[in-house]
Amino acid sequence: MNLESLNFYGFSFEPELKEEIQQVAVLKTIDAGIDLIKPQQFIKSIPLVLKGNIKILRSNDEGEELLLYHIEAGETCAITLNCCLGHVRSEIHAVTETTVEVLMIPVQKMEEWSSKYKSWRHFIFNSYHKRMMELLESLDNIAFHNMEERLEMYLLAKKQMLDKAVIDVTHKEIATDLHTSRVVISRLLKKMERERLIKLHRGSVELL
DNA sequence: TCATTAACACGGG
DNA sequence: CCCGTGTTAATGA
Repeated sequence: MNLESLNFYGFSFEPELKEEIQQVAVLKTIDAGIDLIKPQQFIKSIPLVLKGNIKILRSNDEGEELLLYHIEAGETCAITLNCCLGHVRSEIHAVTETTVEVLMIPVQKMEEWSSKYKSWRHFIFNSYHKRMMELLESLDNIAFHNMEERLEMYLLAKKQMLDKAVIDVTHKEIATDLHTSRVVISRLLKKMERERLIKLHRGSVELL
């Protein structure tokens, strides 16, 4: 693992910190569509994302889900820290959306670095802030927009994130992310296709 | 009115 | 055959 990849974060980590990261972090490459964190699981290490992105869903005990936000390159999920330090089971579900490269950092190290390094504190606070903003955005979506608008925003966000117009996703997967039924998604997508906003393919949606 | 659930048909891999 | 998709009918909020 080279230190250069850490500059990716845009935070000038102290040389000593970089050294420590290099010592304890485990570099992993993971395929798209893999569960990183399952609901009810105990977490002992947290990923720093170097490449690709991860989606974070909220799950209830019935296994119903709702997309909360995404973790992109250069970010981490600081909110998960709480759950880890408190030895509480995970209330969230993390799934890789693309192939990702991550550095897995043990939770104790993250805590240790928070008191040791100023740059790390900044990084963690910044991550908290980002997650909080995205959470508010997602709350706004649910409160103030109907399903059709939410679907449009969902697709646009995916297009931006993946940087391509053809999005590989099934109606069922969208329905899970937006916490609705597939019937509704199929109907809305069909309507959007008639309106020439999108083109439907099996297992993918093309934005026009 | 719009979402959900169940059910069914069709087609591709 | 299984899965993704499109559609309908019944029911409920």
